Amino acid sequence: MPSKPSDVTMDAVYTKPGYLFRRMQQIAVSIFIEECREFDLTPVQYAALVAIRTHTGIDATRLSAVIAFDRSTLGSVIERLEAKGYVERKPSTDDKRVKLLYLTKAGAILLRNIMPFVDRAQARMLAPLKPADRKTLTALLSQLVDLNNEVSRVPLRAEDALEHLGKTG
Amino acid sequence: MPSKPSDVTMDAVYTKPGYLFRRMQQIAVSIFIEECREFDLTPVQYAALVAIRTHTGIDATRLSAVIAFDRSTLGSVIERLEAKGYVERKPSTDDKRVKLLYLTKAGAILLRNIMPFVDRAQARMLAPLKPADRKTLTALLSQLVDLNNEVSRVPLRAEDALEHLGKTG
DNA sequence: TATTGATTGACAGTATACTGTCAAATTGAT
DNA sequence: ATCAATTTGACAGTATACTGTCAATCAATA
Repeated sequence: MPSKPSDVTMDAVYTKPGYLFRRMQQIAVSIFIEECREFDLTPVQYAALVAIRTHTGIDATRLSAVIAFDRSTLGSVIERLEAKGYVERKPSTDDKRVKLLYLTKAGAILLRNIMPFVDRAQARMLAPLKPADRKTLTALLSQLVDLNNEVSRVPLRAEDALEHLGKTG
Repeated sequence: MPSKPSDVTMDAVYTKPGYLFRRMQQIAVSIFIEECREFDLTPVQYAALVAIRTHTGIDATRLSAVIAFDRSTLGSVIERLEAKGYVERKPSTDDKRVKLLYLTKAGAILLRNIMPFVDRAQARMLAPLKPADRKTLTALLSQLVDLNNEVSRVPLRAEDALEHLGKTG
């Protein structure tokens, strides 16, 4: 085996965090879909449902801040959840531009039922690591995501969600 | 501040690895695009270019295995790289189904020029962490991606790329 | 009150990322 | 040599994810 000049290896990709993040995201989604197959729900749809349950009567813009999810895409996600009967969109009386989001009974039931499957999926993602390493990785990732929050187009603004509580639907 | 029942928090999302992976991928892409703005190249396009340089004359299927990238999507990625003049697709004489991939001169130059910007992007992703933590995170992620390799639809098969060397273009 | 500026949801456009299908071509077994 | 199974690239369809634009609406202010 001849030795290779640096030009001929893939190190410029494989060892880099960007590649590892993309790969891990790919794997995480794959595991989620597999474990939750019978529910036909994507990770993002799941996150949206949890957020709508947590913040009943939230509007789409605030929801996008709460799950750090692009507003342009969120519309179609909500559409799909509405089509499946898990979410209702009601116009606000306060602000005619706004449509407020509510979980339907079916949505609430689905969320309760899917929880254990989601938990199993989350566990599987980290399963290959030793328990101590799982904690370390999760802690470091949490830090990193938090410290890099402002970088992405849609920074997480968890506190935004509380505002809607002061207003009438 | 009243205490909340577990139903009313977002813990079912925020603290979970799946959410952290998605968020981190989002941030990583954002940083990459920003740092490499003047080159108009996406992370995946970059990875494809590096792989084609590393494995001159590789075909699309093997390329997808080398960067763990879905074959269905790879077609359009290559199309865009071809349109930009960074890649050439030549039919194989051995196998009439196959189209072999080559970096153009412009592609090689681009790759050389973009390298420092990619490095800066990669560094920025981990910058908020202490140096020791960066190493720890990268090491754990590498392990996890490797150990979960088979889970995703397109497992990384770095060794696949070597096969084309034994054949004539 | 009239106007300016900001917000909201919708949309068009591009780029991943996956599932599944298909025809053409190749390979392997008989 | 022929037929079956596989491989390859292409495509259709769905679902994120981003940039940018737009009209309707609302809020702030002159």
